[in-house]
Amino acid sequence: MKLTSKGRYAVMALVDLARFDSINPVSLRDISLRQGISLDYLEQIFSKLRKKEIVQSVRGTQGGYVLNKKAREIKLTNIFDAVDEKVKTVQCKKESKKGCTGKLTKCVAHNLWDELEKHINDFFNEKSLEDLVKNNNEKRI
Amino acid sequence: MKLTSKGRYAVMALVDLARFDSINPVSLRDISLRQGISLDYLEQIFSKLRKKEIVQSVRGTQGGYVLNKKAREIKLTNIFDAVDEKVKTVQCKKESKKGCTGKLTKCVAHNLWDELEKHINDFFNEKSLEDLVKNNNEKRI
DNA sequence: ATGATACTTGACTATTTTAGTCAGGTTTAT
DNA sequence: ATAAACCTGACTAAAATAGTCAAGTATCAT
Ligand code: FES
Ligand code: FES
Repeated sequence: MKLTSKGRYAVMALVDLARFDSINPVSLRDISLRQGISLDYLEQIFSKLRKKEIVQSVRGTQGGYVLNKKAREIKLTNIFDAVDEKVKTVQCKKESKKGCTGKLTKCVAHNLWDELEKHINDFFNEKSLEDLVKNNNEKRI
Repeated sequence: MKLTSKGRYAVMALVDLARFDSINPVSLRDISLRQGISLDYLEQIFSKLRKKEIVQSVRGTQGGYVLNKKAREIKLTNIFDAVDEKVKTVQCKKESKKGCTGKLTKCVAHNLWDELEKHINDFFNEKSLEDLVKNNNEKRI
């Protein structure tokens, strides 16, 4: 049960962006350097974030990305959703996967997995980008 | 962020075991048939559960496995721990992993990952095997 | 105008992890 | 004795991850 780099990078990059985008757009190159994330990979990630309207792009020299919503309105859920970092506790989408009784009956632990999934998603629904930036600034003072 | 089959199987198998072990040891073959899990894979899993003293083995004909503790005392944490289903929200064990600033400083989202990890582990610490069996029986009545 | 900066897109690939399989044992009730 | 069942370690196919690479297009500063 682990968080992938894609999800972690997306959050790191957005925290970085939220801290610096007040005046000018922030270039991925800067984020790449500050956060130590591959530029090419960041481009993939931001392409997704843009499609889900979490960020806006500004092309050309001095261009970069800007948040498309208030940091308070961007929840962790939105970020993870945009980059396909889904929480999956079950594996029974395709019919007759091993260990999954299919769609008609549920396996003996099924309720548990549903609860767990909800428990984790609750966390993601609560936290906003604003919370993260604040939390991070506090720690640095 | 997903749960692996190994973790899911371990829980399913133990729920099955907890429901049937009152009289005789339960053979992996039976669990395999009832839960639709590969016998060979179950053997790997139970080998780990035995090493962590969650189950006890009875060899020979009519043998099988029995719980080694009260169902109430077996927490989800113990099960996942035994089969190496760890919750990992960070990736910064080896020094200078990309995106991880190493051991000295923490990345901008680090507190969040720690919180998330705790949040998930809290869930695992609460739930006991007894809870699962009860929950499952209720649903079947 | 023109170069540099930076976004855009899609395909490609190496590595790691997962989810098993397989082969060959050992123990013990009957 | 023999079959049921545990036990062990090695092996492997498939999937997911974490990128890289190549070839653009748009815009600004000068
Ligand atoms: S996880 Fe698939 S049936 Fe329960
Ligand atoms: S996740 Fe590695 S430094 Fe924060």
